[in-house]
Amino acid sequence: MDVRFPTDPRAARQAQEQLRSRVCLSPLPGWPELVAGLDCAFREKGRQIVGAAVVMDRRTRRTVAEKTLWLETPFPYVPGLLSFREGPVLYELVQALRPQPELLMFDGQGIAHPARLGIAAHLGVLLDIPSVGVAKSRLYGVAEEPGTAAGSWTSLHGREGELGVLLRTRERVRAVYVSPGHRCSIDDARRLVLDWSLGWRLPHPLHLADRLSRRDRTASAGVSGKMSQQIP
DNA sequence: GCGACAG
DNA sequence: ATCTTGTCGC
Ligand SMILES: [Mg+2]
Repeated sequence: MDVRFPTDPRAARQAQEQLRSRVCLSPLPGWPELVAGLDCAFREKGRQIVGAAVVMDRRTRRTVAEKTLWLETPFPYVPGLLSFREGPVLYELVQALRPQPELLMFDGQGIAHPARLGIAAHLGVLLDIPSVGVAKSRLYGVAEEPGTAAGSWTSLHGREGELGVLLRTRERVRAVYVSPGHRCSIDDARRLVLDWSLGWRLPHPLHLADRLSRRDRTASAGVSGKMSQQIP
């Protein structure tokens, strides 16, 4: 399939308007057995980007696949257009993943976005895989501060309605912004993230993808386009 | 016009 | 995101 990511802000915003109608918030088809965490890191003053994917099994809680991919950074960081910067490398990465995950977790917003198309919603639609966005800070929408207990949450909403939740994944950590990406409801997104929150502020697959991307940034003498994979 | 502003 | 050591608090 010929998926194109615009290289300029103008075209990017037009693409968002074109894609937003394809986002679906139906409940998850089933509780996902294989969940992937996706994140990125940079080097060379941001000129190169590395995407990292960690696939985990819900039953064993073990990592079943890891993969990284380097590319030339295609887009600058512009609030609201993050998916055009980190999306291209993560899109390629997910397509090359084996086994294919049943759900994708992104380090960023899902529909809690001015165009309802944060990176989780955008990539979820392009790949047609259920997805969830988990952001460490707010981009769009408002929410009250949740209680201090792990699992406490409050509703995140915009003028158009409910967008997600502000969730306290653990005690004594700052709450995270959870919103569905594609083919997932707000309730399922919250339950999914909490179910994978054990030990860290971010759900395990995302925590590991974050570590993997930064590790590769230093360790790899990676040439752009190089892909690596290990199966622990 | 003035702030806000995922990573 | 990245630049970067020690330091404050438990
Ligand atoms: Mg990140």
